[in-house]
Amino acid sequence: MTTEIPEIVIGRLPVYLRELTRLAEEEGKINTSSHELGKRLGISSAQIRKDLSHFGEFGKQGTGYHINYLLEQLRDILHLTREWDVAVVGAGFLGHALAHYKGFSHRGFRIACVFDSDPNKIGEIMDGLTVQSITELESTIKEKNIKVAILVIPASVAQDMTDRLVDAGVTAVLSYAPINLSVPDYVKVSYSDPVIQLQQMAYYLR
Amino acid sequence: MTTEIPEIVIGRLPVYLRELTRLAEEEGKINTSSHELGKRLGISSAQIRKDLSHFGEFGKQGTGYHINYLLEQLRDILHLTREWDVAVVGAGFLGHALAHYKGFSHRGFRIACVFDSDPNKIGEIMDGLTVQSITELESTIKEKNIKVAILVIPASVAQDMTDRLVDAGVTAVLSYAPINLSVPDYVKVSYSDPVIQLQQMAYYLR
DNA sequence: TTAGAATCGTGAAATGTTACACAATTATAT
DNA sequence: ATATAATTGTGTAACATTTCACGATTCTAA
Repeated sequence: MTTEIPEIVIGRLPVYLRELTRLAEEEGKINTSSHELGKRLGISSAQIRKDLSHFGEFGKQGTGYHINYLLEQLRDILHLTREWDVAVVGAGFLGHALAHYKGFSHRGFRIACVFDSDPNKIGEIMDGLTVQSITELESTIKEKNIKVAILVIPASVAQDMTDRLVDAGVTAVLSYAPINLSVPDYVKVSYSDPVIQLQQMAYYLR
Repeated sequence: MTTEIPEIVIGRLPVYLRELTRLAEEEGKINTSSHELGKRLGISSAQIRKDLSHFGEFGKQGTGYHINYLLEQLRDILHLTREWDVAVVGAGFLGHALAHYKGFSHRGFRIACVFDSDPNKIGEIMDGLTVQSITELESTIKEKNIKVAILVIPASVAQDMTDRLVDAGVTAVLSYAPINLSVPDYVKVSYSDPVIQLQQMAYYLR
């Protein structure tokens, strides 16, 4: 049970977390089963049980899972029992959208700072946050001990900024820049390029 | 060779396309190899060759690939030799960001219309486009024969809007709403929830 | 003209992931 | 008290994906 957990399994846990939260908060359910959860997510019940079995035994035969207990366990596994400060790099339209998004705080993250290199944007107030100069990137990230960054800048400067973030101590980067980033092994990068996703679907369009 | 191509293979083609475009446009290269491409993407050369072999033989032994020819072939495979009109549903911050994003047009897509239900937003000009009332969704999509939609609305209305889009003829949906969507088999959905991605990475944070 | 290096495409092996199916347990109803 | 239905966790089988490794081809340089 202390073997390396497959990344594909880790990738599904947040989805379970999100759906379980919905079951509890929106529908007031107390218990659920791997069948019910799987049906709602389009995933087989066996897969859900197998995924969870990597971490322990959270259910009860005949009864299923107590939602709040399972939620607690999943948050614990994913290190979401604390709130992670996040640095947003880039104050363009997408940076704005992220800074105003209300969905972070209840799910384990908090936008702690926003950086931009454009003098016209520096000092601008974005939903309670002041846009800082990119020159303050290293000092602020070190001072606040920030580990997570979101990159919303053009591809041309994305690798440079990533290097600076990593040097400053960031170990998780969510990048919206349309470019592959090089990072050391201990740093995780997750990509979000809407065009890549649309192009994948285009294959299936007639 | 006419067996079903694995979806995971299709998923990598746009990434190859993007990197090859960069090699050609940014670095002025004419030829490349599976090794070079793989190194830049963090993918094994064998995987790239195997992926491409599903569709034909595009390289030359000893020489590698002619970039422009391979680009052409990939665009053809992914149905990107034409431009697809896209409907954006939701004119919030994220809808704005997408409507202003310059990265669609050269990669096969064009934002053709934006919808919102808020009377204060309807009529607003967004980068040349006028925000339309959500009541015009069906008629506009049918009229323009739109097959692709981007969902940037709250989870609470996402399933409803998806149903309406699918009824109107949309068969590819890129959803930013933090909820799992139900669609018929012939419809593709791709998800983008920044929090899900951050939560996945949080597992690896100490 | 020949040797050597680079590279592709691909069958087979290795590895990884998902689905099946069942013993064990729990709850419910009679 | 017992039968029935629901459900978990898991070993094993089935299936999917990746990697290996090699014959064939091409280019370059001596």
